[in-house]
Amino acid sequence: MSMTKNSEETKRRIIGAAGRLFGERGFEGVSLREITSAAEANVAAVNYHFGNKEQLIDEVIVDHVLPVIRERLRLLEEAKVAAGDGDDSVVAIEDILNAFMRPFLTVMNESGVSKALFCKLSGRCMSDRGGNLPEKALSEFALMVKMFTTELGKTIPELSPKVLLWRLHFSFGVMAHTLMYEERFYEMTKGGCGKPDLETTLMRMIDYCKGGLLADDSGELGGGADA
Amino acid sequence: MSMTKNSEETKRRIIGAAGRLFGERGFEGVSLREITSAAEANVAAVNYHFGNKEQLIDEVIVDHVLPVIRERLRLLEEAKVAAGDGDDSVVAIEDILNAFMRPFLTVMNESGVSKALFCKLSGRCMSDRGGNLPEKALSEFALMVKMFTTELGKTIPELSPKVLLWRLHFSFGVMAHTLMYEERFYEMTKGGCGKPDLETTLMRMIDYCKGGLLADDSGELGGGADA
DNA sequence: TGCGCATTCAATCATTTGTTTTAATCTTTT
DNA sequence: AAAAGATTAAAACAAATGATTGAATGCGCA
Repeated sequence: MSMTKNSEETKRRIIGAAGRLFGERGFEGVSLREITSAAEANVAAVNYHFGNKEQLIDEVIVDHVLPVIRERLRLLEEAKVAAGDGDDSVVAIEDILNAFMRPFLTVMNESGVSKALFCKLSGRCMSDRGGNLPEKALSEFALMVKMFTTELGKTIPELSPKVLLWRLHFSFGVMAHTLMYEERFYEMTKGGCGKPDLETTLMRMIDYCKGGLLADDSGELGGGADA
Repeated sequence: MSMTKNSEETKRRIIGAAGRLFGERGFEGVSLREITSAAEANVAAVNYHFGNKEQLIDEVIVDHVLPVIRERLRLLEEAKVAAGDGDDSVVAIEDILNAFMRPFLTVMNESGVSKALFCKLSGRCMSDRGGNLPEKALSEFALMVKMFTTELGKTIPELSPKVLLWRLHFSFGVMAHTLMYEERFYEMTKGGCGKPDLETTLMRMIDYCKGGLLADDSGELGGGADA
């Protein structure tokens, strides 16, 4: 239980290799032997350090998702401060979206996992596990959603909470899908989308999502069916 | 080779069961035995009718994706006709988006696969296979993209082709992500998003994507970095 | 009816999977 | 340095996987 220095390092080597491979081929598509082989560790190390594969997956997810969530909250707080500390101060929608989306870029660069793979891993986390995050990350995720909806609600007060929630959901989809199929999109359009540049992509996503969030709500006008 | 009536039926039974299970747990997560068991067929039937698992996956994907693509093109053509047959006639952006997104609903109801599962399957097709469609569906998919970008280009001429491509990509993300995590979203928001109703969801997606497609392009104004 | 073919079935194959065990090695502590 | 504990390593485990075989069954057609 006391964890030697070396122990912690192989643990991180395994998490690293696992993240890389999971991102490439999904959780079910990668065997423990591939992971430990890539991590230059023994097969039994997974069982020793994590218990079993499922728990390894959990740790990999948490390890990659938590920093993103926290960076999001940090940037949002930063934007709130910059917008003024009054209770009626409003953060610009671009800044909210930036806080929401940029962490995928910045945190990526810090982590050992390459940019593209990090994105794929996040996508995998959604698809392979039906969007279920490990308990450990779930509470922080829920908090983050609440913070962003609250802030967006202040910025776009004319939007009903329900629609706001949906549009945040949509924005999440824009980001997830875009990052996940970055290269695929480039190939499929035969380069017609331009050289993939994350900063430019981020700007385009923010433009788009801003338009989407601010769009007219045809449901609210035509006499909504639901109370 | 001549295919008795019964043969074709078990083939379809297998495709059906496979689609259901793949949608639930992914391509790698479902064994042939589970599939054939659910389809009330023999394990060897997969090899006999499809060759191997990979080819079964391909057929399942094609079987589920092609109808959607074709329905999209049909609706787009319908909208073009309704908008007038002149060369300078323009289809409303809502109609283009409707043609793009509605097929996921209508075709779903026809297919044996339930709504939710159909969505998941489409998502799986993207994630488990990195967005790679079988060759058979790829050409039709490319054609569809071209048709929609062309039509969108006429509707929003002020948008550069590159940005247009990106925003269509984003819209795809909105749809894919939304359909994929339909129930998950409902649970996670503790019902705060309202009872899931596909028609309402479709309307909300169209509203959002319309806003996104029509949004200001901050890149084009501030002196774009790329030619 | 009976022949020929397409289709199903049960049984088996070699691999691969996640996991466990037991011994060896390294680290820390006394 | 020696004992104790933590970490690695090699080997083996049962179970499950995709694939294949050869016999049985069903079907259409002469």
